[in-house]
Amino acid sequence: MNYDFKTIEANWQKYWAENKTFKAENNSEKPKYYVLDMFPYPSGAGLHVGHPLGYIASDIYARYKRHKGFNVLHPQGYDSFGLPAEQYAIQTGQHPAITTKENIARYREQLDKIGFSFDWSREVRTSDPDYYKWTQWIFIQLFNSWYDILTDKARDISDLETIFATEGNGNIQAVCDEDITVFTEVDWNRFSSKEKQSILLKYRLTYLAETEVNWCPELGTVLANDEIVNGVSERGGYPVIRKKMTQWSMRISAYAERLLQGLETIDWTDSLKESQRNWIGKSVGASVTFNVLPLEEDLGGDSGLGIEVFTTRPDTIFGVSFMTLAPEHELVAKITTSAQKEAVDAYIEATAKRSERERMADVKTISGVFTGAYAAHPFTKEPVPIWIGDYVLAGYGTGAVMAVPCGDQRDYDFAKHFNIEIPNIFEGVDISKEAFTDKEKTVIGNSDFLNGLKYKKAVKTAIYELEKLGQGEGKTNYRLRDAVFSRQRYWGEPFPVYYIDGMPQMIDTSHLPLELPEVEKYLPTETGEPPLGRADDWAWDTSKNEVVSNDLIDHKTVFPLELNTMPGWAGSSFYFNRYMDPNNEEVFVSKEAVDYWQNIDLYIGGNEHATGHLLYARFWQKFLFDKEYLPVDEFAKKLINQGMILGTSAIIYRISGTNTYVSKGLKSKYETEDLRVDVGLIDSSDELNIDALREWQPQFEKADFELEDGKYIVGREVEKMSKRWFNVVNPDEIVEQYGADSLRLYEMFLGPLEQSKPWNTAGITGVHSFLKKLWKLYHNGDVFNVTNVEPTKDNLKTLHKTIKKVEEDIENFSFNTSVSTFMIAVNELTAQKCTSRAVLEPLLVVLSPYAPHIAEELWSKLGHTTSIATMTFPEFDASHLVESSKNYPVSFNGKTKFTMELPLDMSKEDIESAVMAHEKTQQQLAGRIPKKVIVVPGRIINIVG
RNA sequence: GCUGAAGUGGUGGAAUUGGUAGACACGUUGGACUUAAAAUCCAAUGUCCAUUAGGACGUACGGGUUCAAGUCCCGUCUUCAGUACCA
Repeated sequence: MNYDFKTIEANWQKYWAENKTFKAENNSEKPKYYVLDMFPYPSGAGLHVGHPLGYIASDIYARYKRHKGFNVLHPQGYDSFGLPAEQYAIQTGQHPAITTKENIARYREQLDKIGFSFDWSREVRTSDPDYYKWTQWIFIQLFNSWYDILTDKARDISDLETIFATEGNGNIQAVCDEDITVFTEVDWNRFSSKEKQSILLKYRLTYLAETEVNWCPELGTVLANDEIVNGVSERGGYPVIRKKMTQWSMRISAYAERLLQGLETIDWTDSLKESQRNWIGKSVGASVTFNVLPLEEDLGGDSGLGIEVFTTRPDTIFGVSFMTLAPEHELVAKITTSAQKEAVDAYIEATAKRSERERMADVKTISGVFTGAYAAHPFTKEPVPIWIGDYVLAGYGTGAVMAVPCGDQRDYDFAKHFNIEIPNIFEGVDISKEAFTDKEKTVIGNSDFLNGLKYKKAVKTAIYELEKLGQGEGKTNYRLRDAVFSRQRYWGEPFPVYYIDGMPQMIDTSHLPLELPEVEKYLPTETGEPPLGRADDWAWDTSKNEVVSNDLIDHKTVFPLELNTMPGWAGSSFYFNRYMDPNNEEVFVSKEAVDYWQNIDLYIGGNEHATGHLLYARFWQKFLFDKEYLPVDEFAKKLINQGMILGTSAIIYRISGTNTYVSKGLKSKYETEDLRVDVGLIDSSDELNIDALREWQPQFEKADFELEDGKYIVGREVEKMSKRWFNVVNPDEIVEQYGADSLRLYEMFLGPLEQSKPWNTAGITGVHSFLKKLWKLYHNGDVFNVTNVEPTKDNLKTLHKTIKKVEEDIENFSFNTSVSTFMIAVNELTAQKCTSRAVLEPLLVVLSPYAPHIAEELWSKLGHTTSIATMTFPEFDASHLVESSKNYPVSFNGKTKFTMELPLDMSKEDIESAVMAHEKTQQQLAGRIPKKVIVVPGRIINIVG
């Protein structure tokens, strides 16, 4: 009987599903272990062989942990809100919910064929109202919270109202909008309801504000910073411009420091942590206020205006010879002199015209204009000229810098370009060529009270003196911006928000979910409103607490609902908690469930989410921790980024202007264009099947081909798997031809998990024939052939070598080398003619995480009636590997000449005399007397002659 | 520029963390079986010299430490990924 993987795999997949083999219980005597994959967006294209890579790795680990006695939670679901379904809806009119449902069905079918041990009873879908009810619920919690700097956590907004009513906001230290004015409790109690709401909104963790956003006209929506790559949209590559809009934002900046500190406590890769650190962008320094001198002549007085700058080098304050403001800075208009006004306005206009992208691309051109105004140096009181320049970014720090040309290269270049003086405030340093930026070697000079001080001491002293003057203080600045949370799209979570008199009101949580309304078209309205503006029934009746027709809005209890929807990352920022308790209707996760499961022990996914999903999810986790819904403030203890599996595209070469295609080796003779063709048309030796190509696309039907050696050889290019390159390999085809176990083993065998690597279907025959060999070893013709004979020493050595290696490999996530270990084991056992049950049983348990179907099949043939998945991983017994002797290399003058076998327990002296007496040693020495014999115990023998 | 990762046969990749480099697999070549193909099995396969025995060289490049270096140290080059007028 041959290895009939199709029947075997279908049977066992059915068995697992029917017996709920992998259903996890929320209570168990066993220790818990939570293994999670980043859930997929179910796209219309289905899975390609790259997608399951991480799932297979996590599945192996989950199955292994079950063998090791853990209660394993290994769920799966779908991140099912998203742009592609909406764009498909715009084109075809088909409701995105239908598209999404179909795509999910297709994904599920593909996933099921690979034999994953997911607990599907816990599946979640972010577009399911029962799920997004909780997304909306968390949004409301954020709305009802503010960030208290003193206790360093989120608190109820009602606490804040109490404080305002009893003492005003003078003593509050909160993360809030910068334009907050101070008021007393008397003021507060006098404010109208609308004024109060407007003030509270500036403190809330999610707030409505007019912000400059990244507007993508092609997509008709705003984008978050992490959705923009190189100045164009991540999806589609469309241009992005800056635009002011009223939007919901998330006050993630409140958590900047904790998000940074938390990285120390989690086992994520260094590169990923580094990405997050860069994104948070902490820099420590000082804020300094420069008082603007009155316009025009009289330099003695004070204009009443102050320019606040942020600097990481307050120690260099005596080196300031000018200041630079971003062209967008709000003070520019106020301080510019009439003489300079024309030049300044022209400059501002010119910079505004340049897109963000142009500005980024062009970093070498130095440009700027003098405003005509001066500010007083805080210590010397000398006038400092104020310039504007586009090398200063409005979005970072205060949008203004104190320029120290001797200590900063950009300031230096600017000063050189405009002939501004460059005072030197460093001891023993030449600054005639470039700025001096080495903090460690800094010794300050020419700087009054800072003279002779080194960097650290000088920074402290400068800040101390600034504070004394009341013109500055130590300050930490973060690059992390609040995240814009509104999207002008249909296929996303609706905000549970309606508006009374322009002020946002939350729908009571008992009336969630607020479900998406039906619309005729999924495009923005003619007046530029988001697609929800097309809904007829999109108003909230506060007396009935339900959605009603827009026509009723004039009634006293009916108000318009929010038209925006939430961004893609909303639903994915807490789904890992929802899996713990997916059907709970009272709360997004019960206390009991989350106290038991805590957080993810192992999270596997791509690193494209480094500064998106993985940062936002940490933010929500910390917020929900503050509100005491969760017991831990990091959601994933360990994270692994699996590499991408790349496609190998096939390229044919068309002679320009003709319909003739020339084989790769001959293309240099012609002017050619590259065309990608379906990889299915190519055989393993890169030869093109011309007949199949003619049928593939009509343009090739009448094409001519210039062959080499009678063959058409294609070019190869390794690139991302994508439909448009025709290089997609479908896992279904692989499973059909070789089986799921072969696919699983091969995906692991391709190389280290974290590395990107190209797919090459030809290589799968190696692992496939391993499975066939394994099958053959225990079958004699049609008869299952296992004996009860005692295993030999060699059998046990092979077995225990395998147990040890595979166990180590899984713990270290080097799944690729385990596959080799299995192959070696089967080859050895075949050579040993070992059919012993005592060897096969433990071997199958070791193999089962990798190739579960064949393991189950052989396991049941051994007479077992329970699944192998419940078996305990075999104990490694080192005694089977101990050898009594070992081959030692013997070297002469450092060069290895031969090896000799010696017992392991021999003493140094005995080894020495045995080596000296050895025949080959005698030959090598040929009568000479060696100077020295070096014996490193257990290692090597070196004879120095 | 900065940060992170990495350079090993024709290819993917191993190497017990300083101890016989190239495991395992693909590919290639030769052979067996077959009318033939597929499948399967066997053998060879880092480079060079040698009929053989055997020898020399060899982990991007140049140095160094060590009895011993793919692995550690110094310098150089290259590739990939992320990020950037961040004050």
